[in-house]
Amino acid sequence: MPLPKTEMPGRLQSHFAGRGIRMTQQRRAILSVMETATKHLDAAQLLRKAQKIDASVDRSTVYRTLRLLKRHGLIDELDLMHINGEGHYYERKMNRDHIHMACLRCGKIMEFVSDIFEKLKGQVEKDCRFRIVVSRLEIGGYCAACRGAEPAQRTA
Amino acid sequence: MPLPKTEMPGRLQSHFAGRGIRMTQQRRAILSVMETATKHLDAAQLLRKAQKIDASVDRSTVYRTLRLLKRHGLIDELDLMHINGEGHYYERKMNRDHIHMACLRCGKIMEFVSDIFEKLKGQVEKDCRFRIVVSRLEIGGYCAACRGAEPAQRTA
DNA sequence: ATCACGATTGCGACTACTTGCAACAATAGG
DNA sequence: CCTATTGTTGCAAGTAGTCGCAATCGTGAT
Repeated sequence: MPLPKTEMPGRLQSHFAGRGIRMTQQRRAILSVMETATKHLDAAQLLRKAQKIDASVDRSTVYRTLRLLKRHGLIDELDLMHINGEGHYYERKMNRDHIHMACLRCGKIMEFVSDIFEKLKGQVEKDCRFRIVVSRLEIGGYCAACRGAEPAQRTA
Repeated sequence: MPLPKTEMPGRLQSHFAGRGIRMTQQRRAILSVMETATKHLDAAQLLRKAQKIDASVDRSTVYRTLRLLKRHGLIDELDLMHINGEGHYYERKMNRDHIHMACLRCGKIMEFVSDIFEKLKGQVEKDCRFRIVVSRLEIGGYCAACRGAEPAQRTA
């Protein structure tokens, strides 16, 4: 027996109810891709995967939905220090925020969770009376394996 | 008596000597704009100002120079949480890194300096054996004046 | 089940940024 | 000062992301 299409809300989908945010075919497709993704996706990949579920999904709907999710603090947007061009990557927000580190030489991406980061956010909320919805800390530099060799990258 | 054009190096310009990085007309123009800027500039503004000094400066040279400066840790790139579209802003790296906070409702940008941030970077360098060149912490949320009113922004 | 309202969509045109390439120019060496 | 080397540039075409608008579709009330 096929499930009605409002089933399987997932965290992202259930967040929308009761805020005047409508659940459309297209959003359902996009959200379910986000919810099942296991790695950082860029907008083009997300579009392709969503179109496999609902072929009518348009590029601009993907971008609009991403903006919506960002503003509600449900996903994080990363640019990984623009190591591979200008694109952005997206990931579902997990319980614990993590820092992203990108090696400027080998391109490796590392993640790191830190209590000090949580403490820092607490300080901002308190000292600046600022209510944090999204935060992102990205670091570029040289990983343990690439230190010493340093530049080695094209200069232009 | 007019100064020879290699004069007035500024911090940015002097950094380049002896690393195989050439000091061209165009770079001189771009760097001097960066060095004298007093606020966050976007790439288009930087291009316009640089062209007033050297009309031959091309858009792509501006972007290439910005990438170069980023990779050497001499400037910071901000997107201010993409509050005003997709553009990026640039600022000369100062002694002390600062956090940028963007209000999702009124668009105000605030800056904040924190010892805890310095401590966090120290932790990353030590625990991850990662040599930091650039780091950027941007926070989106609601400023003191806009808390309570919260969403109020277009949902789409 | 139907309706009305307004949120959401696809489209096409637009802005932001990047890249490959042939021409050019900054530097080191003679 | 001249030359060779090689980093750098402008151009034009490409990719990433945005926006205004008319048409469409969810949703809550009937």
